[in-house]
Amino acid sequence: MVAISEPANRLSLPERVFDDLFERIVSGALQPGETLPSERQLTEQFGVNRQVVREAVKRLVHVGLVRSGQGDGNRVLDWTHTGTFELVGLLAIRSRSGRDELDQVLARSLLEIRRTFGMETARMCAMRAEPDVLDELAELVESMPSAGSPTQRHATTWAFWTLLVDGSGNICYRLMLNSLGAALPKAVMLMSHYSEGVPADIDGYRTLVGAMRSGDADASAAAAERLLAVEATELAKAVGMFDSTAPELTPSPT
Amino acid sequence: MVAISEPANRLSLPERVFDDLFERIVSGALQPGETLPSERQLTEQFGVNRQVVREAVKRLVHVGLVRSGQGDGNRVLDWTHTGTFELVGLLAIRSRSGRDELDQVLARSLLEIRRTFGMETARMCAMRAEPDVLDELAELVESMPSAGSPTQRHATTWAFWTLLVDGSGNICYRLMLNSLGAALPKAVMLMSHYSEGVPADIDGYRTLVGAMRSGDADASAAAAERLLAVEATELAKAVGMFDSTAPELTPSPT
DNA sequence: AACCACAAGTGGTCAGACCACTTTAGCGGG
DNA sequence: CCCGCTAAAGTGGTCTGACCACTTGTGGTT
Repeated sequence: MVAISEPANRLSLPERVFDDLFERIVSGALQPGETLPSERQLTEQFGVNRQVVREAVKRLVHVGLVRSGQGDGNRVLDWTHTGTFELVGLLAIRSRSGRDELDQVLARSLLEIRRTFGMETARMCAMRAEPDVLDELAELVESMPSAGSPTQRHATTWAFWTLLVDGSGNICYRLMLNSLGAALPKAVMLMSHYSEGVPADIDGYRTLVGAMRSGDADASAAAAERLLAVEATELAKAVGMFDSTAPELTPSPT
Repeated sequence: MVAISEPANRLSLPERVFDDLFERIVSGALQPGETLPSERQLTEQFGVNRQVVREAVKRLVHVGLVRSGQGDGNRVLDWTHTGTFELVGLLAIRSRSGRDELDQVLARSLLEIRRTFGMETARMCAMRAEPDVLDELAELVESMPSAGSPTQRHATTWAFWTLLVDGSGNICYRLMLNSLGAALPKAVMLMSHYSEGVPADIDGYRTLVGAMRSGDADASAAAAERLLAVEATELAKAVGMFDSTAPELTPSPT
């Protein structure tokens, strides 16, 4: 019995098994407390080797969806309580019924994080960044107009924020960014045609760099916020996130 | 040849192999671009089965320290560029030369993140949290005085912040917290005797809950900041983080 | 009724083999 | 001599089947 689709997927076998089990869990088909089918059973269900199954299950364990105990089985956990940050990328863009979809709640959370995150890194960057980093940032901004495709433009802005985060001197932020970046390729493909007509706010970026260069932390944070707020609302509009039930975040205490 | 210490470790074989390779990489013994010893060689070096080695290597891949290519070997990456957020916990407390040590740079970054995210989650919690969540938070605060051991006290404050983050309605923050919590047991053991004489700032927690209950976002954020700033400086003093070379964060724009 | 020993089922580890792919060394023709 | 192709070696990826360590539940014994 071969439960895994055969078409020439680029995914490795463990990845396919992982994706399947992952979907079963986050969709609720497998409830917290339940045990996964035994590894031997999964071996049959998927038509793969046990080592492959084990690798997939181990991954589930590492992202906090499953806890495995010798003698006992592999028990499903409530990922709300135990899931790791890696899940953000995995949950934000899931392939439900064969089609990649953007999870609205996750996307909203992400935009919020992006806002505070951007403000704070800009603030720290203003205080700590080396001059040459700021020069590089300025160069990146000036190269934005020449970006042709949406993909290219996205790559440039991503490089900008990556560099800015580096300049902030806080390694934790960088690792966060890396984790999110892992899910980026899918996100870009999903959003690229949305942001088709949305030009980058180059002036916004310019003022941000200027504020950081002058070492003004508060101004930098404010500039970053303005920038991200604009992008966020435009993105939200483009994707169609009108149904936010929770109250909006106040613009800023400034 | 058995390169792994034999004493009755509770760690599984893959975990031990992972720890060893992890240390080799982050210590710089294995430089980015280099290839790990082949899996067959590692099998011999560690005196374990290849499946065990593969599991350890796969973990390295998933946390962004290694990239494996079929035909090519397992190449070490620059984790600064590719490392995931899981690394925060792994890097913050490493066992260098057999003894667990707190990485000062990481700890400092963590305290910074804790400040901004604490503020922001408090702000959001003030706007979104259900009344019963706030009730629970209040109860937790009132239970703080009865906490005996430092471990117990830590558990209570952790529960408090976990609940607060839940109340903020942003799942990403919760997942971040979960990821950090994974490294907590070691951190608690390491810090418990430091925080022996540091009583919890119960009044600070009370005012925070009060601010959130009244729905005042800015006041909540300010209360959270005061709380975290105090704890941070005390913790930093206790651990001996005097050598921060980078400039301090400004207290607040308020 | 309480207790203990055993059997069944689970994850953890082991051994050795073959497959798919990349790299490289060597051979052959230009 | 150089270029291009080919074959060999080495790598990670997958497979098979077995045994070990542990938990759980069942059965019988006291």
